[in-house]
Amino acid sequence: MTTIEDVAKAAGVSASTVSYVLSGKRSISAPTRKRVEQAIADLSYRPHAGARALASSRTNVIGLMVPLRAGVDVSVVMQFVTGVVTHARQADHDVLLLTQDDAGGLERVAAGSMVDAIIVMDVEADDPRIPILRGLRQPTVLIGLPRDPAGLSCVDLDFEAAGRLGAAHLAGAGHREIALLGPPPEVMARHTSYADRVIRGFRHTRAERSLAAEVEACETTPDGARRAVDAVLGRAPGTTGFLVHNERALPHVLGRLAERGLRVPEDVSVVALCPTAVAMAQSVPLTSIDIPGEVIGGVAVDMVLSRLESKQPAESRLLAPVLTARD
Amino acid sequence: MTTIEDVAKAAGVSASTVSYVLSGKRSISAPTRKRVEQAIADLSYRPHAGARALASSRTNVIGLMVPLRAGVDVSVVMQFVTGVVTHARQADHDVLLLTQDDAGGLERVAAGSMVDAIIVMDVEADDPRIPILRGLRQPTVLIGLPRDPAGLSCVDLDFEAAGRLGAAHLAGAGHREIALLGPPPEVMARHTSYADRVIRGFRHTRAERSLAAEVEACETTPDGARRAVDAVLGRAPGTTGFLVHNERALPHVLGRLAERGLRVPEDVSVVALCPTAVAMAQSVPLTSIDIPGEVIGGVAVDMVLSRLESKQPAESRLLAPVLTARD
DNA sequence: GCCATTCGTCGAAGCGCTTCGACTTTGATA
DNA sequence: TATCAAAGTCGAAGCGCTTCGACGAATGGC
Repeated sequence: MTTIEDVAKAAGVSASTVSYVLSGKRSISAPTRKRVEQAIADLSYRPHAGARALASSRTNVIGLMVPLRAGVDVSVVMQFVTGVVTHARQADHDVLLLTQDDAGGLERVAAGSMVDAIIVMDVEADDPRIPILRGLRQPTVLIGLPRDPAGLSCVDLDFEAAGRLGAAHLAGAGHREIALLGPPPEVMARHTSYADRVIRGFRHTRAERSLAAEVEACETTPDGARRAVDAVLGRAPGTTGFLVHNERALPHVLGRLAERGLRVPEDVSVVALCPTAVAMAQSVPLTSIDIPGEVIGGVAVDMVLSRLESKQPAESRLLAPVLTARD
Repeated sequence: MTTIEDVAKAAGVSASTVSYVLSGKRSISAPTRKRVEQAIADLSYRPHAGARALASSRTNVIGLMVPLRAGVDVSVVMQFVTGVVTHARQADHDVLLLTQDDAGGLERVAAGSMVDAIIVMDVEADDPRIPILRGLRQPTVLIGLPRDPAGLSCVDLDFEAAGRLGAAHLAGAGHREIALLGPPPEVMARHTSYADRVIRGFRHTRAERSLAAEVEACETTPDGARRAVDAVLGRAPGTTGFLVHNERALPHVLGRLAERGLRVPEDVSVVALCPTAVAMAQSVPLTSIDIPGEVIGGVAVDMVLSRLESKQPAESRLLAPVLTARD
């Protein structure tokens, strides 16, 4: 292993000088810097991450807690992850992967100084991890919005606005009876923050515009989608507008509607709340409200790093939803 | 931050004794051990990962390079990741996430001693990362099979056998004209290891049983699936058996077949090569050859860690494919 | 009853890096 | 020309942990 000492020797300077060349924290004359950089290149030197972390109390690693669990749409998750990783790399950080069911992982990596900061996805309204996060010395950003975000930074799509937007779009297109097909029952039961918020927004617009509007959970299987569609049309046969917040059930919902002789967009309108790519890949390109996973992931990184730099107070950011008409 | 010294003081022993309690590398009397453990609990002490890495040259972190790129089935990827992470945690290791397009990442985390070992997914036949991997001092496991695996450990489903198995199953069901619908063109063009191997196996059985058999890449969009199905049936109208190795195109392939008036399983047979859950979630539960992502990910961890422990030589493991009949 | 082991513990060295004075040199200012 | 500040570099002190060698005490064999 080549060490900073080897580099120093090769460049004819002291180790601290090499360190300052690397960090730029003190000015170094041009010729010296050149020699050091040359030596670094020649020896293909890489600072030892552990030694660096020990001496500087900075690891340049961000912990990311990802839901690898039932009912979560993997492609949405992947988008978030992609956004986080690419942004983190741009800021010269790496990403340590934690899983949702490894609750102790937060404490472990934080107290063990493995990470400088933590990003948590898929937050529930009263998430049990929140007290833990409050106790850590590392800054934290939640993707999602807990009931009480005090002291914690949060970022997410404004799902409540998305619920309103979806309902309003359907109402604006003349539909008086509409329905929200949501995530699978287990996600709803957890009170996953985004699920609840969409419903709230949807109901808000229902009241405001005095629409008839059903809300139904929806499993991701063909059968589950069938049941959900049938349930809604059983209770409210006149339903002609659907807001579907369930990426994986989407094709099956469309399939069931077709089976029942309902054509999209002639007989019923469907608005999808999902990544644009998913809406485009359906049998009919659907009008959709995008879930911009990569963007949100990137923002989360920016927020958490800026909090690291400058001890800024926690803040919440909700991204405005954007609806793109397609059918 | 509480340090090992604090613990030592609280327990009335020296720091080294605490270290030995933690690592078990020397025998410690029961009473002393109890006192130390009590002190650790009281102070909720966590060893500093960086310090530990520096002193022991072990990070207890595994690097995992994941494809976050076009054409890869996210749910399959997620399964691998889940397998790797859960297995790693069981062995008291964490996982650092690297992305495919961050080729320098391998060198960076390895030379910087951020990881003890590396697992690489989605390997191509002549993967440009392979020379890099050979140069690292950390053990490596590839998920996938490069053309020349010498010196590198590999693990994967035996996709060649899966190609044979799929073709043989269709032939056994009486189909004389069959087709393989593969991954998207960009994946085929990369010569991603699994894509090539399925084709090889498929062609092998075609020759062996003198079947008529088409091979066609398939995009994951509805349109792409339509084109692929039409292309096959254009060239070989008598085709009655399909092996589909493309999870995301699967629903659209079925859709297109239905559009053309071909019923599954009455008129044509479809065998899917994908995770079981995906095959079950189609409009008709499909006969399938499972891609056991979690298992493979777990095996990869076992292999890489056992190589860490005991400097064993590299080995390759191919898991036998299992076909489950459904329609 | 003596020597050789084994057991349990400690002290100290060192892992590779950052960072804080402090020192020397140079250039500008009065 | 004398004085001071700034620029550039170095040495040394840690950061918190592991691990090696050493040492006293307890154990066993003869």
